Amino acid sequence: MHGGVRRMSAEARTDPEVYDVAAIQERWRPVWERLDPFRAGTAAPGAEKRYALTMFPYPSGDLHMGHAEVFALNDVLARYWWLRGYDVLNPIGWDSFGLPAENAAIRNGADPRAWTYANIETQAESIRRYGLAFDWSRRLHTSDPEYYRWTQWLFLRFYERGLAYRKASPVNWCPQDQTVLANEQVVGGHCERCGTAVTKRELTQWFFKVTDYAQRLLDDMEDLQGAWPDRVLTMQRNWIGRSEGAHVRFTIEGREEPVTVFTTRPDTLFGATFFVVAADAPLAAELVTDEQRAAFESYLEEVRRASDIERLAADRPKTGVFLGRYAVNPVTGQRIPVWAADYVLADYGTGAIMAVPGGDERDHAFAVAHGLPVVHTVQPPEGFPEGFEGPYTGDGVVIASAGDGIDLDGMTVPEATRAMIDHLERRGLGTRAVTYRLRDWLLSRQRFWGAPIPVVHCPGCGEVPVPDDQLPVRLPDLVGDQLRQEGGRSPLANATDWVEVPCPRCGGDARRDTDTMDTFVDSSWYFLRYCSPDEETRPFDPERVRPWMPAHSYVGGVEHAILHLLYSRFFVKVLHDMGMVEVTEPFATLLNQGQVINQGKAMSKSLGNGVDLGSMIDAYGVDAVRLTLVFAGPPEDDIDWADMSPGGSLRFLQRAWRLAGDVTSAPGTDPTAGDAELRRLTHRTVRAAEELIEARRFNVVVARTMELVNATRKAIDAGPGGADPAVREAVETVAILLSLVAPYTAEDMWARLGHEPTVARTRWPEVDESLLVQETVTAVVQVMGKVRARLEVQPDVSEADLRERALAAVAEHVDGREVRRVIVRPPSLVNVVVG
RNA sequence: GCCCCGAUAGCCCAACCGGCAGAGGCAAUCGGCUCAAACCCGAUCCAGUGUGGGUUCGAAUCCCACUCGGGGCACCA
Repeated sequence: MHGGVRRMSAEARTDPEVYDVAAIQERWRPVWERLDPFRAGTAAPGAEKRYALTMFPYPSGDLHMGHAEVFALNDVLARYWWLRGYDVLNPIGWDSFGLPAENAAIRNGADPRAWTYANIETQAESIRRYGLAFDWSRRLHTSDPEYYRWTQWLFLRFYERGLAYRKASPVNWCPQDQTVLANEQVVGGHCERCGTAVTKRELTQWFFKVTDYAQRLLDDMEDLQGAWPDRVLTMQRNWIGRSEGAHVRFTIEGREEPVTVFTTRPDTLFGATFFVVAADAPLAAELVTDEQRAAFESYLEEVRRASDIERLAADRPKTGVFLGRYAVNPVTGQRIPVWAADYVLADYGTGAIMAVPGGDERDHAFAVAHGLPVVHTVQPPEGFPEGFEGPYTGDGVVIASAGDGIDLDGMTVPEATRAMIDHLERRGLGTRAVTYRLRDWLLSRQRFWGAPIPVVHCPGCGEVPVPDDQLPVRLPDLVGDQLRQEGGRSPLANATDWVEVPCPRCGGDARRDTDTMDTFVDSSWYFLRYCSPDEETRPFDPERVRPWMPAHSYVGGVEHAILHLLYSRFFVKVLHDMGMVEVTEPFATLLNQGQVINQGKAMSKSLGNGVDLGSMIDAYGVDAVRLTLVFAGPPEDDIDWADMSPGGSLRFLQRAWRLAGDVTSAPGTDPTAGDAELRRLTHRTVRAAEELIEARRFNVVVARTMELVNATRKAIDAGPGGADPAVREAVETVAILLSLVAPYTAEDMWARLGHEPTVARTRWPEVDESLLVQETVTAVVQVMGKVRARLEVQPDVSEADLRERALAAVAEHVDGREVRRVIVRPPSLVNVVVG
């Protein structure tokens, strides 16, 4: 009923005119495995290099539709590049550390390794069957000691440079996964992995100092403009969140040291009528007076109880408590009250703000709630509306802002901002400043199945890095219940024999760090390892990395817009600074493929709308599934499988395949004497395919190939048929175009056309430019924009000629009316404007 | 609330720099093949481009507003 691959009868199997998908797949897979045609470095000497990279899979069971799409899209590019004569690196590996393996091991009383490597083998087999142009010789798994040894090595280099450090701070904790999380892994207050509401814990954890690179991460995005999807760049910019403004020092009564605040609006300093400290910052507890201490502490308790989800609700009331103390506004000299509140964040800026209720929504809401004075320092261009009491955050003329040695009145906001900063700097009251929203990357995890952090804690020497020659720090063999955590301790803490080691420095009793690294550390450098996967003395060989990096194309899901992609950019910049890579960006172009959904919704077990890749391949064959995914629409759009027709794809492949059986001329026949019209289409199609592939418009390439198939069929059924040498040229072209998407069918056609395997490493057809110009063009003649006549003209027809012929052709439509204007666009269009 | 992207035939999608709205596919209908059916082959049908305005000789394409859909950001001072 679904038009699948029919069960082959005995006759059909021997009938050369029956397109037998299963037999074709069985025929060519072993041949390709023998030929191994996609090893990097096998192109002609001196060939230009192209790195086609896909986000490597996590081995969570078998391949699914999403994998199938990414791989199919990437394969179009990789195969196209091979055919164009490039030397292509198209590697495959596995991101094989991570939580699911460990959870499964706990459930089944097993070893996470067993689960992981069994799944990898399952996926590897599926990928091989799927006919992808991977270079298998570079295969890697991040959970192999040979790989994570170098992850640890890189950690130590970061540590030496002060880019990996440990600090105590309130961190995100996922109660479900029993581990801390990076900010990037908390989405709307929920764990990015499992969706559980995240809580805060005060813990000592390892961080990478990604904030040191905030500005460079921002600046280098200029080079990615146009080559990466805008939305990814926007998300990264938002995430980094650069703010320009000033640091301003406020004297606090009864405190020696002034307290610095960050503000983007130093021009509004005259309107700063109170001062707010984050309730959970140490400063709040320090500043509170004895009379207010009880009130403060009960407020703090309340704040601590509130979850992140509650805190994130933008419209919740502005709570806070007066600390009993006063600060001094540095320009007005006025005493202003110091409050503690939870709308000020402890870990952004300095954890304290100057509050300007006249110019800031949040400060205004707080002032209203607590009866604090509001002063406006900016006059809206239209004046204040009748009875206006709210905050005004827009541009306008500065008012009420004159004082000792400074007068901003009458200036615009940008002018006043500059003048105020100059003033503050002159008086030593503040400085120009830039702040980022980006926080350091929390990289330690209280989980087992990851790369152990290669540090030993010694009572005498403190933190001691494991010497390079003792790497890798191998994971101990824990299984089943041994992997359970207790009270937030890493499972590695249970492995006493493993934990207790002599200090590498003093030889005394010491303990290993029991946390493992975030798996995003593993994936931040795997694309470099691919370039020299057999390297035994370092993570990669810079000389072998150089020709491939940056990766020309990176295909993967948008879910990594600010996780993997930001971290990898950071890693490459650090490695650049270490002199290990020349590039400063890892991925020259990025393609985010859409999701494969079903019936308008993401596929999921609970909805029961999953589509199984394996059974689709069983029913329609590899090529039809690949073709369906590529043809479905623009790569970045979602594909609703319910709208797709793999049966239609299969039918097309069969039509194409049959063409090969109808060609009767010998290989190498000169096509120049053949059907000129068909030849023109063939060459036009090749040129179009070149342009469309460069623009990543693979769906249109397929449509154009279908057009060529249809035309070739017609040519065979008419005229000299399969003996026409132009037909051979057309069918060979179809086979080559098809090899990008449907490699089995294409290979079989190629063999039927009398060629040796593999079509994938033949040459891309040379376009005969002379065939691209049309002999005649249809010119459209419009009268007042309506088509009234068509003319067959030479492509190089002159303007005057065309005009004359057009006017003659539409004379009856002009019918005595005055011709006011004639627009002539040779050779295709004339528009006559009449009065 | 703010920002970005999108809307073309019953459905998925094309349309270069503003120039004939249709390249391709699905579905539908009819016909051929067949004892019959499926498969296959051939043909036909189908929209004036989300809505309203504007610019232009001419708008799916450019501009403005709106509607709907998708995405991002949202106490970051």
